[in-house]
Amino acid sequence: MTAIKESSTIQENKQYALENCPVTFVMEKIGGYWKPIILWHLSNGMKRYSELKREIPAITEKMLIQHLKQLEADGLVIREAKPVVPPFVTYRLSNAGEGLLPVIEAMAAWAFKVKDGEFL
Amino acid sequence: MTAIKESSTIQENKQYALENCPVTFVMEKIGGYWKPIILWHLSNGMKRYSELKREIPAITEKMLIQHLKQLEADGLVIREAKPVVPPFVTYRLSNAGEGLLPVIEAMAAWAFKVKDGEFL
DNA sequence: ACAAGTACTTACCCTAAAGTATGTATTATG
DNA sequence: CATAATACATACTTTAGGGTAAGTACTTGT
Repeated sequence: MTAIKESSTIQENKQYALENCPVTFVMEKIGGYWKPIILWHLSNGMKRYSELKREIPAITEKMLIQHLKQLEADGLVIREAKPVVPPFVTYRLSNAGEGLLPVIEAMAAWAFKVKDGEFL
Repeated sequence: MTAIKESSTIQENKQYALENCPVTFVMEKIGGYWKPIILWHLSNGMKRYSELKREIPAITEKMLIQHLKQLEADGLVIREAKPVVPPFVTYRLSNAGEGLLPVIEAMAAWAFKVKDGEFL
C-alpha cells in the first residue's frame, strides 16, 4: 500500500509553483497558445485590435480579447482607446512586456537550434 | 450578424501556432506546471527518481513520471536505469535540455525584475 | 432603411491536462 | 512470512482552457 496523499488541488500546486519557480511565474503570464503569439505581433510596435485580428487569422475574437485583457491586467500590454466612433483601440507592450522580449528571443534561438539539429 | 467562422479545432490551432511561433514550440516542450520545475531541479545535475520526488513534494508520482517520460521523449532529459533491485534510475539533462538553461535564466531574470518592481 | 465596420460580450460546449487512489514487480531484511 | 523500498502503471474524476455561435452599441455610407 502506498502512502495516502493528503489532498492537493490544482490551485494549491499552482501556488506552490508560483512561489518556488520563476519559470512558472513567467508561464502564468505568457503561457497558453495565444499569448506568445499576440506578444510577438506586438513586438514591432502598437497595433489596433482589428489589425491583430487580421494578422492572426486563426484566433477567435473571444480568445483575442480575453488574452489582451489578461495581458493588460498583468501589466504586459497597454490599451489605449480613442473615444470616437467607430472605436479606435490600440495595444502596445508596456516596459514589463518589452522586458520579455529577451526571453522570447532566447526561446526562438533554442527552437531554431533544435530544428537545425544542433543538439544531435 | 457576425461573419461565420470557418471551423477551427484546437488541433488545427496548435498546428498553426507550432509552425508559426517558436515560443509555442518551446511551450510545447516545457509548458505546464511541472516540467519547468523538474528541469530546474535537474539543472544542477543528475538526480534519482526518488530524489526528484522528495525535492518536489507537491507533485504526484503520476505527474512526475508522466512528465519525465515526456521530457525524455522530447529529448530533453536522459534516463538511465541500472538493472539492480531495488531499481536505480537516474535522470539528467541532455544537450538540448541544457540548451534550455539560458531560456530559463532569462525567465528567472525577468521574474525577479517584476517582483522587484523594476518595471514600474 | 439597412448594411458595414469597430470593439467588444456572453452563454454554452468539448477536450486535454491535472489530480486521486490504487496496484505491480523485485529483492533484502527482520 | 510480512514489510519496506524503488520505480513505475492505470482507472477514474475534476478542472481549466479553448472553441462555437451569436448578440450589442454606435455611427457613417448608399
